[in-house]
Amino acid sequence: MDNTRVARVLEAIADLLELEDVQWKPRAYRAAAQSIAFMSEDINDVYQKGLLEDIPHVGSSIAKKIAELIKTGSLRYYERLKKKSKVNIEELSRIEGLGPKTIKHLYDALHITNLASLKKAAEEGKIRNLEGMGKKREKNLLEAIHFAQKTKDRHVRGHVVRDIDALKTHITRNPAAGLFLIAGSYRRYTETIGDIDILVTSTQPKKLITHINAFERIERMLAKGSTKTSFVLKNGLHVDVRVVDKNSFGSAAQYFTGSKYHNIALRKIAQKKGLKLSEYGLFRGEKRIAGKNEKSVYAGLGLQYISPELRENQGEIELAKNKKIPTLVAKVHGDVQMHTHYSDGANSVGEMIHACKKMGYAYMGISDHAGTLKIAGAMNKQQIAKQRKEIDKQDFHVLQGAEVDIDSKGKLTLKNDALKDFDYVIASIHSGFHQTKQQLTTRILAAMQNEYVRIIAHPTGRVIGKREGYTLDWERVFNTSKETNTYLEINASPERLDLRDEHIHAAINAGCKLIINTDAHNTDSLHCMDAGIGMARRGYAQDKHIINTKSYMPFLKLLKA
DNA sequence: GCCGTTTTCGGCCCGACTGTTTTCAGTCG
Ligand SMILES: Nc1nc2c(ncn2[C@H]2C[C@H](O)[C@@H](COP(=O)(O)OP(=O)(O)OP(=O)(O)O)O2)c(=O)[nH]1
Ligand SMILES: [Mg+2]
Ligand SMILES: [Mg+2]
Ligand SMILES: [Zn+2]
Repeated sequence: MDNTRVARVLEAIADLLELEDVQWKPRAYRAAAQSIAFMSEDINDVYQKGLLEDIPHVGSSIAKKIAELIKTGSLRYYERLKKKSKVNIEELSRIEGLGPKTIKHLYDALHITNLASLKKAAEEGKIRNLEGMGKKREKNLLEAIHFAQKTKDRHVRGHVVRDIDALKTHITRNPAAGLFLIAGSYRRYTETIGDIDILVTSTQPKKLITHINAFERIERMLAKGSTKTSFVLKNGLHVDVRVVDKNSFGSAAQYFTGSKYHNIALRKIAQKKGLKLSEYGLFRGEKRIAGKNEKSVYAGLGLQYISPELRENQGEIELAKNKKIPTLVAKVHGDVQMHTHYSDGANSVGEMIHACKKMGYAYMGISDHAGTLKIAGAMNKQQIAKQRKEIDKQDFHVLQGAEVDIDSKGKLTLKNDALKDFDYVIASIHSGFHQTKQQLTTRILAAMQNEYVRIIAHPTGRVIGKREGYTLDWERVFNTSKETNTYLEINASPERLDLRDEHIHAAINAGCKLIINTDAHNTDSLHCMDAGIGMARRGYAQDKHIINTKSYMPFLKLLKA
């Protein structure tokens, strides 16, 4: 019973109660579910320690239910509710514009319980006759059912860069467009995003929105008004655009960046101070006392500024009250995991060096695959020597590293007498993901014990949306990392982002130092460093925790330590 | 159902857009 499963049950209870028209309880269950889904502690540990009621929005009643769920694997209260209702709420509420009230109405009037029966009723024209419904409503439902089947729910953050560029170019081309900001979860650097949220300022919002809605990649409109417009692009990506006056830019940015629960928490603070916070500003009565920029909004609430990456209502507001938010890592001076023609990279050594110089780095490291034939294009002895010569004649701090596979027994696939010729060795797991936590941990520890291994790449092996990362015995991993001065990597490539935020947070709390690398297989991918830094910031990492924030000599000293 | 140095009872974020209404409920961000 992990956090996700507990949260799902609480969410499902909220859905069922909502359908029964129960007041307020659904909100309570949802808030508790939210806390549990996002907290970094394991719910089982919290239960063992008897601290369930310390979780925000978990009181005695919900705590009892969680305890039962953990102890017995099921929950009688939930089963009872489920038995009473025949409606597949999860399926139906995925339909755009279909919420609890309508679902209940449809069930009461037409016994609609799932997508199939909804579709049938709509096609037979039965829905238009219901009270409060009409022809348009029925048509919209049919359309929403049609599109629900083909739209993806979330996108890997790094995969929408081109769409964002195109949207920005289109929107800012219009003279009515002022300040432009990508807000929402994208700005918070979450690994996946549900949609793209864009904030633009304008003195002529209607004119600007007309222009925005003429974007050629739009497939269909979802809503349009005088302050916002929403649509779906031909590739299935949802876009929400909000237009406000520039005097509200800060408060609108705060609102539209979220997260939702962070917003609600801030608005409660405002209430307590006798103020009101909305996207239009922070108000005392009719008077706007902040809103032009985000800093003024936080200051007006008596809070230290909170970076977007931390705005998840996971303790950051409490820290900000006490001015305890640290200065987060913002920039690195080098990148030492990347691949070239020597293994499976798409660019030459020279091209990668040129690109790293353009990134503004002071140093870099090339880490082509070496040591095993299992990974495509691993270098042999001659190639390693040839690459060394090529690297050594450069007028730039270029290190020669290697990425070496850890085999299923924990042995490196290259011998020490070959490893010793590299400036540093990166070890990583590319197979045997299904071993036990113990076995996987042992493999990682064994690699860290090797004197030439300086970095463990993508430590959990996850591939976002495709493969869950494996779990490790983190305490032992962190301890060995410290003992051997082996750095755990924050791999910045879009599908990995591994270590992820909660592991980063745990690692730095344990006293580990980390390194952010892109694992670029071409020059373009070097730019995903930004996302790696974003993930590090989500994990509260500061400069002192990230070794490649150092200039060359101190970095080298740490790498060789 | 949860929560609280102005409350242990009575609140629970605040606003835009849509479709169906002749004044607003539902859904969404
Ligand atoms: N105050 C308030 N703000 C909300 C609410 N729902 C959404 N927002 C704000 C905060 C969100 O970050 C922002 C954009 O909404 P989205 O639904 O796109 O969520 P977000 O981008 O955070 O996550 P996503 O990856 O899109 O699922 O709008 C709400 O119920 N109340
Ligand atoms: Mg969003
Ligand atoms: Mg959105
Ligand atoms: Zn590779």
